[in-house]
Amino acid sequence: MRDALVTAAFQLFLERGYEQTTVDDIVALAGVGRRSFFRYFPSKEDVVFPDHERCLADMTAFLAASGEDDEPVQRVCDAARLVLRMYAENPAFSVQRYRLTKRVPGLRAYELSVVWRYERALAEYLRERFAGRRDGILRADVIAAAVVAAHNNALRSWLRSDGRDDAEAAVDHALGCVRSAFGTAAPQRIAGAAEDVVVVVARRDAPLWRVVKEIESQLGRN
Amino acid sequence: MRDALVTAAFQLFLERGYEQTTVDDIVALAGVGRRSFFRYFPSKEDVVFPDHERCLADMTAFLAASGEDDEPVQRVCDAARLVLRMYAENPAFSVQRYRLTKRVPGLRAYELSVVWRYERALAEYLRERFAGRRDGILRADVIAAAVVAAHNNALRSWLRSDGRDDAEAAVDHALGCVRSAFGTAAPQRIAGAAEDVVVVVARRDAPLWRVVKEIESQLGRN
DNA sequence: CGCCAGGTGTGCACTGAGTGCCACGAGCGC
DNA sequence: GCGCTCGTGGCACTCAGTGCACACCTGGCG
Repeated sequence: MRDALVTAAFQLFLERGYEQTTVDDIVALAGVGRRSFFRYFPSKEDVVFPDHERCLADMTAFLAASGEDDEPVQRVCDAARLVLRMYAENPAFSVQRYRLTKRVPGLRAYELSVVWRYERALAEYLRERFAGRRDGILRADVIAAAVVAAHNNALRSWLRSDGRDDAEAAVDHALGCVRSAFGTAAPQRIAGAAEDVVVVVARRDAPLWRVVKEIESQLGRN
Repeated sequence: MRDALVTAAFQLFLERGYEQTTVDDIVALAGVGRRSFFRYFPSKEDVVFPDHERCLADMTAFLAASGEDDEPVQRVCDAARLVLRMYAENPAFSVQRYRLTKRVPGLRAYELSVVWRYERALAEYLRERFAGRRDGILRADVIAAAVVAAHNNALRSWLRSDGRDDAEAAVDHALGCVRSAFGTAAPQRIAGAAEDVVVVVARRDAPLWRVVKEIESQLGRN
């Protein structure tokens, strides 16, 4: 029944547009009563995102199952990958939906509220893990937002490629950028840093003299 | 007329709730015709955010007026401060609205779409400034998201304090955290960095020997 | 003065989403 | 058979939002 409604809805959305399709049209095509539609989907928008509720529950469970020794930023990155995997399960459907949400402002707004719930789940997890740290709550919110933005950036470029690109690789790369900015290497130092600072990132196996020379030049002491 | 509608609307929203107030109630209290309400506000939600459209235009203009030599991250942080200033212009109103949006899911969703437009404005500006850089688009989106998250974090804690805290200081601090993670000092280095790295943040006026010693210990070479 | 043009406010009827309520029918235990 | 529940459908209702037409007012022009 749910599936029948989703199928009928997308068929109509694609052939005549979202706003030009009424709920009556959908239930007529699916051959069910109008009242049943709202039994399965609390609103017309929900039929466009039929699996996000489940995915959100999966993510919450995944984060709740974390151990104390997990690296938090790594963990939220893995959690974000769950969403990507849901999209990748059904590339054709995801691409269609992407084109739909891009065109219809109402659906964009609805998608934002869905994404916001993912972001809050990540942020809540990080807030607990960062409890007691200086600026723990702030860092949790910022990292959650950055992870979501990076994930969405990679996801959308994959969707624009009609599902041809390698989604996993793109997300790995995007999340790698975030992790290198917020990873465990330097959180205590970065928090609250003054403006007049120099940031140096060095490989642990780099020659020491090379690192020192780089720092000298960055500090303007040469 | 606009002001009369906003005043009447908030009076009713506060005394009986947003969803329990119909547009007919508002126009009856304001003493105007129902049709006029929708002339000034395209939807019922818009009356809750009467000044965001103007603020968004201000931000866009501010970013468009940037020079080539402005530091982009600094610039978007300053742009975000425009929003804070709008809230701070009317602390009592902002606090009331905050309590309203926190309770009503529909208003939260609407606020998200407003925030999203700010974020897109920042991201578009950064995309242009980062054009050609490696991962320029990705970095633009992530930084915009981080700036917005930091700003909102500070803004909300100010709103929760009923406007008593120092909003400017809180936002400065929050944005400082973001800038120290994404500032100009190390973007090329951080992008795509491997996991096995050490990040050192040093004040430009710190003694050189002190910095080198810190790095030695971080690299595990002592 | 008469007339006209444009903007602003209003009334009315209509569409369509979403809800509450009740009725019907199919399964199932007693 | 009789309850019973549960999934479903139908009906009427509220309310947001829109299109249309009309009234009013204001200012310019002959």
